[in-house]
Amino acid sequence: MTKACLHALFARGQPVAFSRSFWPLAASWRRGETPENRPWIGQSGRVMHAYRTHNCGELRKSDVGAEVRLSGWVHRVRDHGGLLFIDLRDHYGLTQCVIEPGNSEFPMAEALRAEWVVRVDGRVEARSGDTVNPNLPTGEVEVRISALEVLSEAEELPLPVFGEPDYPEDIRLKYRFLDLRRETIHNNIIKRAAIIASIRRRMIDAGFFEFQTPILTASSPEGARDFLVPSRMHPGKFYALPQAPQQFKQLVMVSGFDRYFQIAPCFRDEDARADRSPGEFYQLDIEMSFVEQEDVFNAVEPVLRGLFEEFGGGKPVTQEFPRIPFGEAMRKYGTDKPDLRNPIEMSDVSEVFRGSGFKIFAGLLDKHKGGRPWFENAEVWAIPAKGGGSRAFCDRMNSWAQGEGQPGLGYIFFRNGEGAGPIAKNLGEDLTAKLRDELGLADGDAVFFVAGVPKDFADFAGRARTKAGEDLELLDKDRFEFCWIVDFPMFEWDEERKKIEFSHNPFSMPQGGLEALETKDPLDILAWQYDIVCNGVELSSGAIRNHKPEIMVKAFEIAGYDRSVLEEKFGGMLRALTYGAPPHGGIAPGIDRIVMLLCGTENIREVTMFPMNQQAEDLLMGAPGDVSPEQLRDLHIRLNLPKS
RNA sequence: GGGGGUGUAGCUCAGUUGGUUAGAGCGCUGGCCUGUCACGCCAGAGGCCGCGGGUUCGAGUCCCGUCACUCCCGCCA
Repeated sequence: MTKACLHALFARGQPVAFSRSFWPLAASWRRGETPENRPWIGQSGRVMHAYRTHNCGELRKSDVGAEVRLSGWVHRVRDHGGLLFIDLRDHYGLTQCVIEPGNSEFPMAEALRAEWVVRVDGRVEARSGDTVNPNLPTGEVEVRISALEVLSEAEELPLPVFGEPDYPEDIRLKYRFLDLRRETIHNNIIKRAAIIASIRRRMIDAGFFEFQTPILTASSPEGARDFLVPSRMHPGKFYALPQAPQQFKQLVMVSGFDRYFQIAPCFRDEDARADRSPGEFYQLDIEMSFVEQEDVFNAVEPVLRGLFEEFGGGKPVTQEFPRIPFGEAMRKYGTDKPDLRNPIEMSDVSEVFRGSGFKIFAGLLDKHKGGRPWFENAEVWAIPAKGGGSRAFCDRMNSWAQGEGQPGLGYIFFRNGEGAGPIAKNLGEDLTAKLRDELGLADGDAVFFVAGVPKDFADFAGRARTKAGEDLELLDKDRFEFCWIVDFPMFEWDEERKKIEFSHNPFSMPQGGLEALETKDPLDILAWQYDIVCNGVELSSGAIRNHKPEIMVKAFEIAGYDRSVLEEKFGGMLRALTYGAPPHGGIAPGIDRIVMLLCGTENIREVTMFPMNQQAEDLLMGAPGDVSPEQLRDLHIRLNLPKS
């Protein structure tokens, strides 16, 4: 790319790709660099910058003959005795520099070690045909070193930057600044930044305003454990870090701002998982006024679809997110976060088995009947597995099920035009054929069965579906399959405390409003509550909120909370609803999980710059740490540590 | 709080049935090498086998305990 060409691109305001492969993402997203803030480019009698005239991903054949200055890290040294190569690396790329023994700087070049920071001056030279490196954007040229300055030395590395093997987490975290120089995670972090920038752009373009909400706020009685911050001015009282800006965003709507979003930090003092940082994470927090569920869907769906099309590496993205009621999701997929890349759908085949010759299932169906479907009545579900029609596969599934603590996994597999296996034998030819036809199966396929009361086996059935789909390689991994899960129940039975509880957010609006609360069985009431699921990952949860105080009072009453509790715990929210609250609703997609899906990683630490370890310790900064007695005295705190 | 996995050189790992002086690759140190790009070749240094206890003539290896990291369950409105 010539300088004239660069100028032309800058003038049109286009981003310029300086390099394409070493830090490909970093380079292609580079923006805003203009000739004005790079005064040494393209001018005669050029000003020589203290550190660089070009970055390490920038030089091309068209630069041959130029005297340039580069600064960066020594990525790799190849010493041939009579000839020495230095791969110089920075954020933008890699440039090969070369020096020969006659040069007065050669002794210094020989002393260089990996990750030293150096400045190199030299002339850009073309590489001869057979020495061109087609794997590097700068591979047609090299810099013939004329001067060399060590800007910073590095001790022997606890963690090499060159190469991409796995390293222990504790070392990676303790030396995160080295880890972050490595190509894959460096690109992930840059991609995260670009994703967040794109989200902001899309939200602002759609008419949303980004507002900040407090970090020091009040402890919330619902949900997770709070992080507490002691108050110096109010002895014995505590702030809490927000678990989410839930109440604030509703207050923003009551305050008349109409459309809010925020890349919001959320704090929850709960244990970590691979996909869940301990302590803190980010949500794309969204709230809108004068909307119904459909309006929220219409606002959010294009943002996510666009985002995944922009950053998903060309993998197909669901064009219209299907809406699946919670109850249907549980029956078809055994989970409220189905991976729709798995084509297997389960179905209720109880009627085939009722009174049949397969006495185990027939007996179960006979024993548990006449009660509440799902909670009390027995059913038999079929999990059709195309291509699973071998005894070996069916036995493998069966022993897997036993490993899951199940008695086993019944099956029929089809071959030579008939069903095989013990169930088929007992069921008889006609019913087996009926099953095969109803489920659309043929020779070479299998079907697995789970039986009992659905509320007890649905989760296991779902895992069996996942296992069958993955083992038979029925999933197309190279796509993003989205769906909405809708119509969640408003309440659920809390088996431990033997009482009715909110099943999601207590601020959600029940479908049917006050009338439903007053007339229906609470466990039958649905909420305007929804999730977005992508490839089996729950990306976000949202709701149309309850904006009427009398409905809120009634809903809390059903969950066993007196009006006084509501007033004590959510006084501010309740007060806000009594002075003209607009109907409103929103959602809060998890940023970290979106980035994980788009980076194709299972571990959240691969998309987080400075994560804590599983014990919620920051090994680089040493958090949590001790504080001085003076600090504690200021806060009116005396430690009462556990013994041992 | 509970369960699983891992822990041997700076790093990644091997180490057989309990048996002599614990090995390899990368890195490091020194030497050789003018076209490499995971450069190559030669030599060398480097070990509390996580820690503590036990069994045994003998433990990296078996047993018990403990610590660290990690994955999962609980938890995460």
